[in-house]
Amino acid sequence: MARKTKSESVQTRERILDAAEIEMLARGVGKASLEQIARRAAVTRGAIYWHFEDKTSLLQAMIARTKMPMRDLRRCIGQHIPGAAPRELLREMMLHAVQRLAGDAQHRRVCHIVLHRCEINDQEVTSNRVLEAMFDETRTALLALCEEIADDFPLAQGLSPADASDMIVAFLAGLYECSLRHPATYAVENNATAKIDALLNGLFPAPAGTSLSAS
Amino acid sequence: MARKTKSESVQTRERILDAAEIEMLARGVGKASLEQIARRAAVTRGAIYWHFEDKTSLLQAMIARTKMPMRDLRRCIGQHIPGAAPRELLREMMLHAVQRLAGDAQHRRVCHIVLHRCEINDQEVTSNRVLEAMFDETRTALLALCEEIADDFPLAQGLSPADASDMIVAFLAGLYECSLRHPATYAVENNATAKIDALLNGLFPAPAGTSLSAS
DNA sequence: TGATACATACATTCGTGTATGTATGTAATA
DNA sequence: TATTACATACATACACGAATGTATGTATCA
Repeated sequence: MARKTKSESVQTRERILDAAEIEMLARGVGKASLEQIARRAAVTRGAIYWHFEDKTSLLQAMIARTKMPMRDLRRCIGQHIPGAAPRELLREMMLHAVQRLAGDAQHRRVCHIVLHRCEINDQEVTSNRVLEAMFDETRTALLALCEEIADDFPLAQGLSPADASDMIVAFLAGLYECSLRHPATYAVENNATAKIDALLNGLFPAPAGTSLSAS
Repeated sequence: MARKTKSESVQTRERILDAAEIEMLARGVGKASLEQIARRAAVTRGAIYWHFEDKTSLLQAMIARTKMPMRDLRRCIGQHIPGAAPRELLREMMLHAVQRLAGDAQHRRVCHIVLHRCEINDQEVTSNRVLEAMFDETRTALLALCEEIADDFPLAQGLSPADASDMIVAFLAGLYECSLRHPATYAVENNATAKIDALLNGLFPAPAGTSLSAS
């Protein structure tokens, strides 16, 4: 009805973003109308157009509110376990990604929207840029790690460090796919450490008799 | 402008489906208008509404035209290599999936549309059903194979056959993700056999000194 | 000659964007 | 301290295009 105080308007903005998450998740970005988002946030479209330029920038803001997977993960983990060997670092990163995917509901929602509720127009877009950047960052970070690991451990026969990091990228991408698309039947966090260790042992096979998974 | 012969009308139908593939891939299912699809197929919307009920059934027909990944793969491979050990069968299936993903352009287009150019409305839908069925079939087939393999080979420490098949599902799903989303930088077929062997060796580690990858 | 394989034309819906109205918070002024 | 003036935070109303679905026309095949 009228002018609100600053903190109230911030709350309104947040409510709009929350509502956008829910509506876009349920109906898809394209079919979720601003009217429905507004109604869920208990405002009118006027409020949305006050806080955001259009639907695209609303989506952008929604994405920006959550940290995307693997972003800054290496630095975080590195600070958390200073001096850790690269193989341990990689293991921790993967474990961390799985845990966040399993536990953080908002992260799940936003990733689900960006990955599966958003028709991408090759040239256009927001979420496409986000995905590209995410993919590239993840890949270069993992490649660097794999190269470091390869200094200490032999790679599986016929694999280059790039191959190894590509496999890890695919595995993680697949975990997101399966866990988000089929949450009822596919539980990522099930036995996560054993799975990750199995993959890493396949990529960097331990010399006979050595056990790395129990480190 | 007028009545065509039966075979001509079949050709028209195919042209419409081809056009739909291209337009939906480029703009997304939602933003690809029937007008644009018609124009690309050199017909009018009237022709589309003659052959299909609406856009949804057009999409359905498009999907039905192509074989989806992993479908019937076990039977095919089984016939191809009769009496093959389950581990070899699994290897062949994965290899086959990668090759099709790398080589079959129409398969790539349709999968790309279903996976990434289609906003899914949880209840609704066509492509969602297709995906669910695909996922379930793939999972049960792979689980059965992994259980058979586990009779012959020890599983990695702490892994159940279900864990192993879940990892394979995730890996394959991730390959589709990466290869379709980032075709310019991510080449699935690169070193495919070495990658698959590395994963399988991680899941079913060979006793020390044994080399399975060279079988 | 009737059914087929479309083209054409029209009505209707839906969502967006924008322009405008309006009541309140807030800072400056006196 | 009360008042003024302006910016803020929305709500309301309208204009517009785009896409869908349907009804109807029409030429040709069988």
